Amino acid sequence: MLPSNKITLKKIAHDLNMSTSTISRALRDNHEINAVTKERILAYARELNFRPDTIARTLRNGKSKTIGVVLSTVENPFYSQVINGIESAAYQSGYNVCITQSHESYDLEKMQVAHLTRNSVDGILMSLAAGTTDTTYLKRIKDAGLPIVFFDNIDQGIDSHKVVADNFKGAFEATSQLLNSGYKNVAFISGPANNSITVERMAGYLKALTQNGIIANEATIKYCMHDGENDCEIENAIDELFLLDNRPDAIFTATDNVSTKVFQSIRRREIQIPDEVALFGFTNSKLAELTFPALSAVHQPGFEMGKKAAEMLLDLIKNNRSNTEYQTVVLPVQLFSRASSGSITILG
Amino acid sequence: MLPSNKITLKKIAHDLNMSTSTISRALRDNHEINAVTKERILAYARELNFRPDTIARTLRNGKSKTIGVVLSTVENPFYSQVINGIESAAYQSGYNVCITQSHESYDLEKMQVAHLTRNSVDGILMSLAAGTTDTTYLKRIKDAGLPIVFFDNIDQGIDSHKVVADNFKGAFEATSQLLNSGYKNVAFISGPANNSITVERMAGYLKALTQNGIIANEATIKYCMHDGENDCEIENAIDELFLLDNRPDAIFTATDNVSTKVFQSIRRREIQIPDEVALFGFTNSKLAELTFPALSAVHQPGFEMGKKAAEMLLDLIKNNRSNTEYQTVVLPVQLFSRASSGSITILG
DNA sequence: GTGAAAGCGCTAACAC
DNA sequence: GTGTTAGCGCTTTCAC
Repeated sequence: MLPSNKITLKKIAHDLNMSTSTISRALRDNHEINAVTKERILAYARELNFRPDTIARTLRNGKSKTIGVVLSTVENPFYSQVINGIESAAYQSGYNVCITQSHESYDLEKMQVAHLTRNSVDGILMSLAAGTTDTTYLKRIKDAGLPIVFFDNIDQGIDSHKVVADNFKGAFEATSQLLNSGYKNVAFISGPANNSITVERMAGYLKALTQNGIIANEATIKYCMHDGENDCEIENAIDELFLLDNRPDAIFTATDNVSTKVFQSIRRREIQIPDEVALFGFTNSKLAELTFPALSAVHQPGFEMGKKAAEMLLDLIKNNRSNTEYQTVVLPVQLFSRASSGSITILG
Repeated sequence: MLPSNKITLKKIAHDLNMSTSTISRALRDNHEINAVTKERILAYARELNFRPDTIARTLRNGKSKTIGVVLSTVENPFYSQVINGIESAAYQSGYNVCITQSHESYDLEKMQVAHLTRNSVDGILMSLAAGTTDTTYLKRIKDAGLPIVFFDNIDQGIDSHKVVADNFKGAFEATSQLLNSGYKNVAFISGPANNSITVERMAGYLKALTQNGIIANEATIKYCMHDGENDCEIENAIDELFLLDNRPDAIFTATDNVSTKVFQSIRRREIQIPDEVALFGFTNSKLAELTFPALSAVHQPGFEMGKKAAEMLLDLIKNNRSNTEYQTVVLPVQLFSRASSGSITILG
């Protein structure tokens, strides 16, 4: 017997007086092997609790059975729900998941993608960082043959599978509800101007205004280039809105992070919600219904988005499709109208 | 020139008419190499945008420069903060981070650890799943030479570095505040009975009772074996508490998940907080101050815990210490006394 | 049905 | 200072 500190095919082969290729065949359910031999090998491998080395296998096969995920931050409850969806689909297919964060930074995002590719992931799921405008580096990687599926904050320039929420409808309905409740001057605070998410939600917002015979006012539209993570983005936006002659009586906040931050800030300023200003946002936080006042929000199907995106990626990986018709899946959102937008709170 | 679809040392060596070892040396800043040759190689490598294959390097070196993390779920804000701390320390040392979730299940946890070891991580950071009681499998892995640092929910049985919050003090102070506010009958709801976290927080709770001349009542102590994630754990616990002859007038909830869930349930039942029952919990959610009523809570230093644990792990990895004196670091917690425990809410 | 041998991309003795 | 060689653990021709 060879020393037992590291169990390898070689050791098993030596102990059993066979060749490594036979052992390899037995363990991978290869058909060209004697049933008795196979049983003997499997029994011994089980006894030693042998687990084939993934790294060696990856190097040899060129496939790691791992998919990489790049998103802004797991601290955002929406994304942590997405992760659970991704895992559920991946594990079912015997794939591993490696989660990385871009913290809304282009440089970090690029670094994470580089890490993932160098670690031979079989495909990448990603939601772009707020700070990302140039995606040529992704296009290059995709063209080199690595499947990429985009979700949430997607890139319009790259042709690939995409999964998004119905951002337009969510924003349209939320804004419409504010207007229907009697608010006249609905402001808009969102993430970066160029993001797909912002663009779509903005369109929904504008449509609702138009449909109510309101002409959009540039001054009541605010963007946060760092999705509200930068020092004074939120504070400045609110300050500016409240200094307007025609001060807004409602705000539609278009991202999860911006929604919580704006809510926090307004509460800190001891401005009455919804009497002085009504709020309707986007959030997946389970605490939204427990805040004071309960926060009206558009809820995105996080789990489903992750699951669907992972399924599409796995399909690309397994079937090695290069010239597929790529599709964009749009998932429905749910509206929760609560006290912060002037509605009556109904818990549960 | 060799075909350019895959850039390897071999290709560079061929193109430059050198040996792969020379290329390897140049790229790894080896000293035994001619400065001019080195520059030529680096220039060409840069031109091709060459990135050495991590998998091959890992197989060869036996080190992946990656640390694995196992925790219950990133959906818990405390853990997502821990992750950010881990990343900050790891990136600084040029290490990658691979995050996995156990969802409080022993089997999943074991599977994740197996995945990580087979993928040759250089060390593991872990907080035990609620469902884990037998840690012999971890002991085996650690004894085989893989460094493991425990954080948050730790294992008393394995000798290794550990990082925890001051659970005893947090629980003691929280319970004391409830008692000082005039509540007479403070109940306790926590995660699984055997968890290190529960044990310590329970001890703090009991100490506070004793110090106030109160004898603990078994009937007002509830455990949730799945940390509140299982169907009716929370509902049953609350039902039982409220059916007692001597109904509690306050509840100390001892984990992040249990705290939010209990709060949610009490609000749904339309029981007045704190008038009918006061609440004091453990949570890292940033929305705690915005709930109604604002939720009194013990806040753990998530970022610091992750950072410290990662630093200790990296120290074990880099210095290859096998016979170190292992230490347990206890980090201070912060108390936020708010309206749910009968205090006045102060925002900000 | 089984074994021998080559090689995935890289590093590290060891020669020269 | 540079090249040759072996080998990390695995899979896969290709013989037999």
